[in-house]
Amino acid sequence: MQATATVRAIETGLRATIAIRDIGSNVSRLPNLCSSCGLREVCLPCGMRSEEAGKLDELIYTRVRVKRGQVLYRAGDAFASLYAIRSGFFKSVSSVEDGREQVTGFHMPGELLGIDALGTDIHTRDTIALEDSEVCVIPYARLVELSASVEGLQRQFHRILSREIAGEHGIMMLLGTMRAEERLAMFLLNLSQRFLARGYSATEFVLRMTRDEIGSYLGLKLETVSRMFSRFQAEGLVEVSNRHIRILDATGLKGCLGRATH
Amino acid sequence: MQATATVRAIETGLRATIAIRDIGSNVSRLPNLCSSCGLREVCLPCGMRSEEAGKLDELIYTRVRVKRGQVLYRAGDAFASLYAIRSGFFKSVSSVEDGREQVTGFHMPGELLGIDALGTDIHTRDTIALEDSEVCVIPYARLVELSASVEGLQRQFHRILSREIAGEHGIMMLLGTMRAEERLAMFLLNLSQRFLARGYSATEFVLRMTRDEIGSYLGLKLETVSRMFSRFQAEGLVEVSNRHIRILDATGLKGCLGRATH
DNA sequence: CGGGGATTTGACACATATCAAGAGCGGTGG
DNA sequence: CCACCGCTCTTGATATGTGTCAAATCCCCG
Repeated sequence: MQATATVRAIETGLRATIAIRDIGSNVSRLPNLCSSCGLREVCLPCGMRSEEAGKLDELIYTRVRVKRGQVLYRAGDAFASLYAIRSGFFKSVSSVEDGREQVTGFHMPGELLGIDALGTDIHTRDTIALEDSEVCVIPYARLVELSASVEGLQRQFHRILSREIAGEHGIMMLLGTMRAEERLAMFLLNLSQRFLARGYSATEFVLRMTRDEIGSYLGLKLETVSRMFSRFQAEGLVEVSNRHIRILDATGLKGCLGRATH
Repeated sequence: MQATATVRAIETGLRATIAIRDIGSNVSRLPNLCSSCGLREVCLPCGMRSEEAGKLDELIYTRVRVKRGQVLYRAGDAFASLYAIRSGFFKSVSSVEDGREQVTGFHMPGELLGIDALGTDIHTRDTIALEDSEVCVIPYARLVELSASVEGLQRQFHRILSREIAGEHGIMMLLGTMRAEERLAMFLLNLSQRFLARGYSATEFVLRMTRDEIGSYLGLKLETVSRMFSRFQAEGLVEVSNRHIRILDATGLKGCLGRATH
């Protein structure tokens, strides 16, 4: 099982980390410090000078492993910390009283989880690991404290909140005005771009979620998602093999956007 | 013209304000100070002790009048300030490259405009007055400064950002999973509740936007919006007379939500 | 009083949902 | 290693909600 192997690797990494700390090696090379984290450029320290980023190291006390299918937090849980995704993949699920639910986000390394709770002190959605994952726990109170002294932190935090708003915005646009074909094209292009920003391939990746989850996110039924994948494949835009996606013609995909009825 | 009359009243009020300041009267009674603003409870000072709220008075230098149809800021404009709505009504419009646009928000007094730009320094949507309005200009740099010293301000600001996120969330839910009837019911109930929070009637109000704008916001065509209004009226849930809305049966409206196919 | 945009309503088209059946794949246990 | 089981995915046939097109009416505003 591939996922298990991943966890083992992380566990090994962690043990190594602890060992290094114990023997007093150069702290700046520890992988669980913000200042040396590979995700620096997409996560909280982004845009900060390295001395400032170093101060963030005080922020992260704990890392938590979350196995596939496990809930990181649930709607209604008390809010105390934000979580920065260190590795893995998550989905957020909102629901309304009548029981209907919708996937409202997919989250990848470097992204911040828990932002929805800032206002209310109560989480508003369930957030669940789609594969074995690891998150850095960021105590919110501490983040607020540090914001006062670390130049650029508050700014970057606002940037992240705003990015969140902008992102949801794009989805509103998508849900409000786009046809099924366009929605799926946007979805793929968005994933592609986010993978690219994290140093992964932009043209070839594995979807961590089911067709049903994609459909829920895009406001479509899973059958429609499946049909659209088939159509894209028939048109030579992508190669789909189960959850393995290869983008063959990104330009063509972009061309789907804003195209009148097929 | 009613709108013009409103502006006149505001102009008069402003002149009065300036006069009072000039003669050194009790500053705390000036209507353009946060500490004495009638919207205190829904705007930035919400939840702050009055001494703290008083410090916000340093924040607002300027108020700007925006006439109906005028643009407060445009997508692409440089970002420098947030705007707190003092009176009036606004819509935000996002657009994608191909020219399609969607109304992504309606905004009423006490709400903050410009949040979308925090991350990028560039506004991402057009924000336009739906009636003659007035906004308090909040220089962002100053807000950041003050956040460091005024206890509770940063927290409240996060609360507002989060509320924004939560709101967009609800709309995603709406766009992603609801039928036309439910969308319009939610829309009306949401407006109703926001009016209530501001001291207006929850059951009787005037829509500031066209059917087309409502449709754009809800991901529906204007004809569909119109039909749903007619249906609600036929069912005795609301009384619709042009843009004048009277909610006759709020419980019935709520009952629309989560109801299976009509 | 006239004109133009907003709204309503009807007839029809179409995209997507729904229902249903079968195939593919991954994991499990013999 | 193979057979089986369950879940995910694909594909087809049909139903339906909403969009599209069109025309008439209404209302505000000049």
